[in-house]
Amino acid sequence: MSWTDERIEKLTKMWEGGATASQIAEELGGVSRNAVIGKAHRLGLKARPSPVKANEKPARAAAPKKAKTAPAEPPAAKAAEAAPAPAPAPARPAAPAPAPAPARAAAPAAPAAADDPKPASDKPRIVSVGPGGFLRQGPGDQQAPIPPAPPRRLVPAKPSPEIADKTSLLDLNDRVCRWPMGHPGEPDFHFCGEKVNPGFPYCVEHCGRAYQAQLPRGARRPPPPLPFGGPRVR
DNA sequence: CCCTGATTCGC
DNA sequence: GCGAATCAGG
Repeated sequence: MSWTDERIEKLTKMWEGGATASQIAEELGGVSRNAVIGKAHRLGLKARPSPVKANEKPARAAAPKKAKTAPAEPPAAKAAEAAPAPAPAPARPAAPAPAPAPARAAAPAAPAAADDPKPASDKPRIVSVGPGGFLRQGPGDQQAPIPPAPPRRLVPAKPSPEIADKTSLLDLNDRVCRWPMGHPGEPDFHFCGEKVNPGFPYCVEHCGRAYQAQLPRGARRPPPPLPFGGPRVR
């Protein structure tokens, strides 16, 4: 796959919209997560809360990497160039937060917004945890511009718009929900595609459909005979 | 383990 | 320019 203008545009929008590299890669198809990250950096759009970047080290924070073909330079050279380095190190560049749109939201009762000069690390706060581990956010924490462009016109995409963005048989892997949506043979048949509930072939929601609680002994119906041909559809 | 993004470096 | 391999933090 090559980086066409369309693909680059999609990458850019999704990246800026906060989608993860994996999501972008999956959406684009034909590219790996690494490819997306590499491309994103080459495009110059980076800066994103990185799990590994929190640390503030002046230089190669570690991992000089192995020089496969050539042995690493002698440390002496490093020392030499390191010494004269002034390294101004101003206390705080004051990095003004990107300050996303003023958020027209009047945000009444915005909790704890008053006294804390450092309001949240721009990461949505978790308010509670739902069954299966999905995370609920506070109403005020919704990042509005995540998928900023549903009003898409012009749909020259090869797959029919009906099944665009749907998880097809080829998209199935160990990480996405295999719950069928619709019926095979139908034009828009696809799979759920949500992230699976770890350890199951389905997402949390569809695990609920697939694995139902047993009724008490007395209330149980005698199991219907399963002659042959496998389980029938519901 | 899973996930994340960052970086390097051979191609 | 590209992206696999690798690293490192959560």
